[in-house]
Amino acid sequence: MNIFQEGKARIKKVKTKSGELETPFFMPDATRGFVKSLSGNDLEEAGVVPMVVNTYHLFLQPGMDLIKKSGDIHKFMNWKGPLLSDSGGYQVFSLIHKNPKMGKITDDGVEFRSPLSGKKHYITPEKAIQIQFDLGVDMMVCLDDPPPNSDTKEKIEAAVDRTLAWAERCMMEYKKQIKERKIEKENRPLIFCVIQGGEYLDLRKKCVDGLIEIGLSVKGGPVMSWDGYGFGARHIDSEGNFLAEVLKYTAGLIPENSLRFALGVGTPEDIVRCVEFGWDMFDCVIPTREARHGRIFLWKSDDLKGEFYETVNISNSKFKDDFNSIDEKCNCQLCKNHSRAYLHHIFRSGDPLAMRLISMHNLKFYMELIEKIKNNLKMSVK
RNA sequence: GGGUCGGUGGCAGAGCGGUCAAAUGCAUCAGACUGUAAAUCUGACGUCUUCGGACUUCGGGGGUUCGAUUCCCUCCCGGCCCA
Repeated sequence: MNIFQEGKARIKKVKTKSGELETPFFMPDATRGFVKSLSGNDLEEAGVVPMVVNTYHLFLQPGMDLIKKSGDIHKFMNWKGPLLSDSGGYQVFSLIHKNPKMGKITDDGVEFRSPLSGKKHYITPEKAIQIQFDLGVDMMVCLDDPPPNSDTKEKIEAAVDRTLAWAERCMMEYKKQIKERKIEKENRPLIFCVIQGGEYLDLRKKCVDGLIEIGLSVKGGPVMSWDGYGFGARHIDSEGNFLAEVLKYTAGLIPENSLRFALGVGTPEDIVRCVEFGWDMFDCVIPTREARHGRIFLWKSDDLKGEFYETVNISNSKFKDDFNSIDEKCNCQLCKNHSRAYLHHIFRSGDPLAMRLISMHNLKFYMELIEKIKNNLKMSVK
């Protein structure tokens, strides 16, 4: 009676310099070095352990000089748990894809204008890796070329080729940095490559094959291959449908002993499905962004089948005089202390407290989701 | 008492002869959000509708005009100034 009986779901230990993790795990997005509206204590209270920060955002603001001055990103944020930095490729590329005037992509690297200052910057695969070493994160990601899924197959294949070329340069730079910085084996950050290929299975395969080859061919240093492989580009089509087939197929191509990171996934049901396909790691803005927009995640049933959860928008007028708890069974600050009517009032008054309380609740929901997934997995092992 | 400016949709506030059911903002009612340019964005917001339109509106009443929220008269109400 568990949902992972037939799948490739797994529990796997992951050692990082900031502690051991167990897959599957979910990382909230602390893009700019903080999860919007939440303090470190809030995050701990919600059960958060690892988080994702973004190279691109931190590089632009507050800038690497400042972060280095503070020590590293852990010290700057005062977060002891493992941190993964995303390369920023996704951000720079979506910036340029939305407005070509914002930058230029060449085989060497990406030139872009800071949307904050208008200042020009230039990032190469090597530089992306150097910055991530400077950040002092536990897990880092190669600079990749993520085209929109709507691009032609030719363009997506070109992006695969560039992603491969850049992955090789990233791996070489990674090994160089380990050596130069004299980083010991147990302290080295894990390195992830990214798989592109859009909705095309053959391109996904080409990309994974190429990445495996790169992992084996770049010599030197303590690591023989990639620690993990990320699923790049959006994992939903233009209609918002989950690309289950592509996710399933791609997971199957990744070596068993490597981590599988489904970047940007996703809704609770998408995470469950991805775990079933063999994906180990997730990050997504949904629980926090939607919290700031008033949406609350609520459990409907304990198993993870069918519609096991629902969402509610606290701004809806039907909650105006609903004095019930948000969720009777939940022991987060919000559910323990406040009624729907009160939260509705805070939210409608526009106070950030509402965003904070809902963000904490939603993150706790996501953490519970992971726990439930693990319980299911452990049951299936028995 | 005299003068003067004004009364527009839930509120604020444009419009000053036709393209006005009436800009814009707020409020209201929904929806979206997936490696965070997102405390953001989209839609609805007089009534009815077979979604093509139809009907009643811009303080009240009366005029001018083919046609008035827009011009004139009058009444009511409010602000300011002078007595």
